Amino acid sequence: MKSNVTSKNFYKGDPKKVAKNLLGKSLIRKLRDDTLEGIIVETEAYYGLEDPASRAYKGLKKYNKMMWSEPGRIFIYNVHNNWMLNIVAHDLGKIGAVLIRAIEPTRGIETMRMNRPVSKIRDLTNGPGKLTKALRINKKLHGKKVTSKQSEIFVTENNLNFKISSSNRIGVTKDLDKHLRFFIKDNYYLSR
DNA sequence: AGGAAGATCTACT
DNA sequence: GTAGATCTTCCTA
Repeated sequence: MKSNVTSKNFYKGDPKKVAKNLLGKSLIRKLRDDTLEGIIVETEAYYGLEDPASRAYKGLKKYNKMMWSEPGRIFIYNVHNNWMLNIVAHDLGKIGAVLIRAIEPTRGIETMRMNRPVSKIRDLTNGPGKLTKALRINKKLHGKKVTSKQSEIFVTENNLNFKISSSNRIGVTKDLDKHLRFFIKDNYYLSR
């Protein structure tokens, strides 16, 4: 199995394209004495000033300025007491990010369950706020790169076969008229 | 000080 | 499946 870490180049380009390409990749969270890992099964693309659902819609602010920064960095914000995990992705000079909405846990499941006690394994990481809690992700990771194995959090390649489906984004009050949510068809750990 | 937020949980039909 | 209450963080006034 391939396990090369994703390159910065991987995150350069249209957020929509990057969102699709992130499916099936592994998200790895290094803790002090534990490694948590899962396969990305659901993502959403967000743009800049032209996207009313985007954190960048209202222009440059302190909390959203990461969306203007270097592709491959982590962009984290809080909503309703949940941390949202995004990876900055855009063409040079543009604005954008990909939200990780769900993962399929593959390693460190016992620790995840301690971080986020649930009765059903399915509920462990099948939502953006759920997976951040299970992986102990919070604002401290804001701005970190996912393109280095030295990082506390990074993304690696995989050789997996699957079908991609798409839909409108979830929970967004003003969505754009296109499909910007992508997910692995029929995966058990989708958020819905 | 006030309010909004890309969600989650619970309690139902 | 859907509806309503509720959580905290961080912005904006």
